[in-house]
Formats: sequence, structure tokens, C-alpha cells
Amino acid sequence: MKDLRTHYSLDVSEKDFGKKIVVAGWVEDIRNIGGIAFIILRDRKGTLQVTGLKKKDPKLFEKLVGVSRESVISVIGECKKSDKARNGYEVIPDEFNVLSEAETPLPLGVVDKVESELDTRLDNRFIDLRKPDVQAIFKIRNEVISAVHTFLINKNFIEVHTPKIIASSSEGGTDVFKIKYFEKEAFLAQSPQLYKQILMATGLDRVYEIAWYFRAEEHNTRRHLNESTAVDIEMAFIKSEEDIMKILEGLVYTMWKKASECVDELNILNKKLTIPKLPFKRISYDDAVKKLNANDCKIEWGADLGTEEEKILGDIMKKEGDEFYFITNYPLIAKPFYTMPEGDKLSRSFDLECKGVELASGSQRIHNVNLLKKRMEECGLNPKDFDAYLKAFRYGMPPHGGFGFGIERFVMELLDIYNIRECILFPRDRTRLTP
RNA sequence: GCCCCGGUAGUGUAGCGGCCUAUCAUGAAGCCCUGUCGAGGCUUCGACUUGGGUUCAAAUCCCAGCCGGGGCGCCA
Repeated sequence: MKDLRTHYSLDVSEKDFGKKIVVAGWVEDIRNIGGIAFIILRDRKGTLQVTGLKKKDPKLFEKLVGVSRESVISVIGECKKSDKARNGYEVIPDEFNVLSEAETPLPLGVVDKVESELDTRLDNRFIDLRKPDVQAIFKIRNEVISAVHTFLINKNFIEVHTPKIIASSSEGGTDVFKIKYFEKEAFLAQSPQLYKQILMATGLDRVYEIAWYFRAEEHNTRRHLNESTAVDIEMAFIKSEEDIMKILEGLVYTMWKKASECVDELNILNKKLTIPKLPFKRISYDDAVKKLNANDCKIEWGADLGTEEEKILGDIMKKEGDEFYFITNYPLIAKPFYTMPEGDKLSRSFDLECKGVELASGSQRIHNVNLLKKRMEECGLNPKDFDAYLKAFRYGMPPHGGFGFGIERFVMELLDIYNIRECILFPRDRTRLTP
């Protein structure tokens, strides 16, 4: 049995001219001129042209032009130099096989001259993903995640995987999905927060996870998902939250830089990336509020920044030359119970903002079990529900902190994508459960 | 949780009480064409979210359902 493919479209070079090659992929388009026909074949790397001549082999020609668009075929033929064809060569078929015939009409055109709605595209995601610009997003996503692994492993982090089926709602706050766990009730983890903290009591010191977040909030917006991914880290023996911010800004810088090296994909998307400068500006919550008030945006001290305020602050910071910045020392009241207080009212926390959108949020955590219990109670939680978590703080827990960093939000900002659903292969939102 | 908005061929749209036997593009099917690359030309096919109501007359107005989009809150 012969190979179904010896060459990808873009891997053919001059030394192949005049030789027999085998190419395979999807029939993107057929232009039948009468006595000659051009089949545009698409594979993972690009497209190539198969040129059929009626005179040469009428039967093969009929079969070739009769195949439906987006069918999968494999073609054996001569690779012939041609200045008229797009890659400088064309394949003159001797033989071809339809590996899979596509039904017609297509539910979504790959190269049609009409746009499709996102909903239609997501309903037919496997076809949508045949488009090079859609694929480019996920190729870049792959690169930045690979940069995460390299960067964090170099900083002595180890990758961990914490459970996603959990017994109690992890942090209060957001809604969680309830599931049946045999005779018990369980929940899908909204974040790995409590588990990565427990791991700080083990001596592993630095852990990270590419984590799934499940959130049962019924929002329907272009920047929310009910199932999303994040880079979550936790590190022990820190002096302060500044140690964590250093890791985070280095990580973001590295991811951005790695993305900027995806030249082919960025060209397809028609995007240019400017690598951010380190260090990112640190601005305290107090100063952020002052800045906002000075710009006719009235905000009460203590309130979390709303979408509107975040945007305005983003504009102010951009004017001052900072696209990326940390907002530090939030009011304690706006942060979860495990956040380390700073004085009475503030916290040792930070949010990383990019152009007015929150990319990541983190803090130094409380490592004293009594303070932790006190904070739980102040937040309206019952420490008894957190026994398994609290136990880890009773037998030697070093000072520690970490952050969670949404991957889809990052990709969205990185590539300037309007709807977050485009940043994940198969989005789960308020209404979408398939595909 | 609160508040807006929308559903017309496979896809994307026009129409917003009678001119609708519903527009245009794209697509599909077929015919012509030996250098296409957004190929071209000709022919054909294909749709008003569902159920009630108003009206002489409903794609169009009203009500309800179903499906979807978005904003806010909250968050990543």
C-alpha cells in the first residue's frame, strides 16, 4: 500500500519537480474551465493546485471535477514546475482516491464569499476550524501555553493536577455546578485555589496547573465562559506579593514574546504584536481611585472597580504609556477570605490589567490558621465546611501566595478578539452544551 | 439575578400591513468554455421560529412559547 501523502503543500521544493508525489487533503475549490480544471487542495500547511487535463485522461478528469467541495482526497501525480500556479508548482494527477466524500450543501462554507455568524460557526466548529485564520488562534494558543511550561519549569515550578470534582464549594462567591457523586453531592471546581494552597504545606514549594474552571454563573456576554482554562500558580516562602507579581509579569512577557514569534499565524490574522516592557507599573487601589476621581469618574472607596471604571482607568493608564499594570492593595472587603490583610482595611493583593481588562488576579495568602478562620467567618463562611483545607494549615504551612490567570482572556487581549468564544475550541456558555 | 435586542433558502441578507408567486449575494444541481487563482456566461433549485390573536388582508401589528445575541452585576 502506498502512502496517502508524501508531501505537504508547502513542503514541496524544486528538487521534487518532475517527480511523482502524493498529496492529500480537503478539496477547497474546483474551477472547471472545460478542457482543464484546477482543484485547490488544502492540507495542514496550506494549499496546492492539482491540474486535471481532459485530453490526457477523460475518465480521471470527470471523476476529479465531480468530487464535492471539502471531500478528502489523496492524489498521486507528477509535481510539475509552473509559474502560473500559486506555489510555483502544480500536481498533474495520474491517480486519485476519494477518501471521504463530503455531503452537500455544506452547513458552513470554508472559502465562501459570505460571512457566517459565530453561532453557525460554533455549531459547525470542525468546519470552522478548517479556516486558516481560525486555526491560527489555536496554533498561537498552543505556543503561548508551551511558553508557560518552559518559563515556569525554569523557575522551579512543577506542574500538578488537582481534582475537579470536589466536596464543597471552594471559595464561596461564584456559583458552582452541582453534580451527583454516587450517593453524595459534589461540585465542579470553580478554581484549584484551595488545593494549590494545600500543596504549599507539602514542601513542593512552587506548583502550577493549567486548570479548568467551572462556573455556573448565568451571564451571557462576550467575555464570559462557563468552562474556561487558566494558568494557576502558588509559591511558598515568599517575602510578599511582590515576589508573585515578578513571576506573573515575567510569565506574561514571555507568553507575549512567544506569540510575537508566530509570524505566519500573525500574518494570517493580520496582527502585529508589540512586546510589553518590564517591569509593569504598580498602582495602588488608592491611587487608582484618586486617578478616577480626578477624571470625573466618581467611585466610592471600597467598591470593586466595575467594567466601566476598569475601562476608564485603562484609558488613563494607556495615555501615560502603560498598557499593562498591576492594581495593588485592594480593600480587603473586595477580596476572598484567603487573602492576606494589610492593616485593617487593605489586602496584599493585585490584579493584572491589560488595556482595562483584568487578566489575572492574585495575592499573598493567609498562612495562619486562626486568622484564616476569623476571615472565613467575617466573609460569612463556616470554617467547619473547610476542615480538609484548614487541616493543611495546622501542621506547618509556610508563607505563600499565587495567582490565577485566564487563558482565554489572555488570548482575547493578545489577538484583539472580540468574543471570548473564539478563543476556546468548544465553548460552554449559558446555552451551549454541544458540540 | 436585573435590563435590552433579535429569529426570512445550506450560508449571509433585503423587505417591516396589500406592490411578496419574498430581494440580492453566496451555495447546490446542470450546460458551455484548455490556464483558473473572488474565474466567467447561461438555466434551475431553495426560506418567512412555533402557537394563538387583531385585520377584508400578516414575513410585517399584538400576546405567549421556543431558540439565540448583548449589556450590567459578578468574575478570568
